[in-house]
Amino acid sequence: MAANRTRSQTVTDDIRELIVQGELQPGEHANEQPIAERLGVSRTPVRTALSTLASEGFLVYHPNRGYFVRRFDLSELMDAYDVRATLEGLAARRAAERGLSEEDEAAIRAALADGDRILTKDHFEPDDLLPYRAMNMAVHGTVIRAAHSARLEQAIRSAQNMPLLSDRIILWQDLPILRRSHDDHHRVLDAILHRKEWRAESLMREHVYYAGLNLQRHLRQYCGHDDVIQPEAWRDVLAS
Amino acid sequence: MAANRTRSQTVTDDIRELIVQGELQPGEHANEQPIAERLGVSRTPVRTALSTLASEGFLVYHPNRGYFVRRFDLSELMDAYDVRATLEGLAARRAAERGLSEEDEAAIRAALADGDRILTKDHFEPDDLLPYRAMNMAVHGTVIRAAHSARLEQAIRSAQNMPLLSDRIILWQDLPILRRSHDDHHRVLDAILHRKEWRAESLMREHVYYAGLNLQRHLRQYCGHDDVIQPEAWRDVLAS
DNA sequence: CGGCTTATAATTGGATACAATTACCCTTGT
DNA sequence: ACAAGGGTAATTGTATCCAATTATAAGCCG
Repeated sequence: MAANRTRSQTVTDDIRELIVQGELQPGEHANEQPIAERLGVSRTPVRTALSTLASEGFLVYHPNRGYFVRRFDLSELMDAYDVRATLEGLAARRAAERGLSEEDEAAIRAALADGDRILTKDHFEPDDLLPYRAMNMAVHGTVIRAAHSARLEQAIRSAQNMPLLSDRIILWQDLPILRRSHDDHHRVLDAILHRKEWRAESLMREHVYYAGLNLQRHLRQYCGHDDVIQPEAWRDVLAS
Repeated sequence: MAANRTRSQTVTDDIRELIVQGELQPGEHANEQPIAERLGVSRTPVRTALSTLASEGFLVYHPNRGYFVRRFDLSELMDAYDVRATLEGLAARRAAERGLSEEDEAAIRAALADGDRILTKDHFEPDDLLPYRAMNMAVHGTVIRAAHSARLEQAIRSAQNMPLLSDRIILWQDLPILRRSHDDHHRVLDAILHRKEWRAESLMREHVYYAGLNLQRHLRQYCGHDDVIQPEAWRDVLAS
């Protein structure tokens, strides 16, 4: 099995990282030559990478002017979470319809136990952030995979694509919110296992939507009156 | 306002048309050189166009081997309709929440009247196909636009991207099915106008899903045992 | 005769060169 | 002082060239 990757694909990952990490800031013009020099390649793979990233939603393309890092405001953030919530709800429904494989069920149960262990502590420390994030991604990723729909997976991924956002966001300042959120995980799994499709769908949908609302509330204090999200807003939310 | 299009964008449209029209058949290898010669350009704009079309879902990319026209089977078709149904349901809900502008309401009412007029006839003739399709696209397009979410629009469009499919499909062989479908349009608009968000969402969702089921049933007779959809299946469904 | 190796052709990936368009700055006129 | 115009620099778009990889087919050995 050839895990064969071409150069421009690694360049794509590199530039995406530059965007997500904020080195290319929202609104900034992605100049091809400097990026090519920085990554030690010619403009050609950079161009195809920029094209790919534009299709992923990280960049916008202006003919004869190039690619610019997309900037988002709060309403677009909630837009994205709304779409994602609906699609993940569909994923939960289809997982409930098909049922979980043994491995998937085991994976989710292990993740839920991890989450329980982390959240029984009195304080949420920075060291808990990575394990919690891994747990969260395991739960959602497994449900999405259990839906057995490549198109649905792709739609969810593209709904999440956003500079500085991606799927690595954890709001860890507020322990009760995390507990409420993790309780949702338990209830979603329960609904899926008992084949309650409608309940699984609506629970998952509200769970993701709720996360979006909390993120919005958190980010609002960093926004100007135009609701454009400033890069520094992510500092205490992102885990590199 | 510069409606400035670059060359590779028109090349993208040309190649997309080749795919949708079936000149590049599903599974076929998109050879860069012949395409470039055929369109009278060099390989460079062709390459960027192929990359774009791959991101739209019309092609799949194999590193060091190039781009291939995606082939679909019936389960993937229903996958796509399922995702699209869910997303259009969300669009209907948001349209109901926000309410329709006067122009949007007028546009939909006009479209509904058109559909009524076409469907009161005893037979559906080929000449009715284009007006009906226009009516259908007007209803769905207006609802989607009324949701005021660029991300949702993009997600719906990408859920529809499929060689030989696109949004130009009308199953016109069966008049009762069309009547039932158009009746859905009336009920969806009614739910939106009366701000019944939940009802608008579920009605639209089932409406689109139902269309997918009918299309699937129609296409099944053209499929081999592997359920791969053959190009000739679209002949009496497509309106160029 | 069939499977494997190897040589050759075809095709893609990437670098470079050039053309076309746009952005920037300086000048100029009112 | 400031708006409009023009010219230069910077940047993108396309073509061409070469390298790297893969597909194809002939040859070889069992």
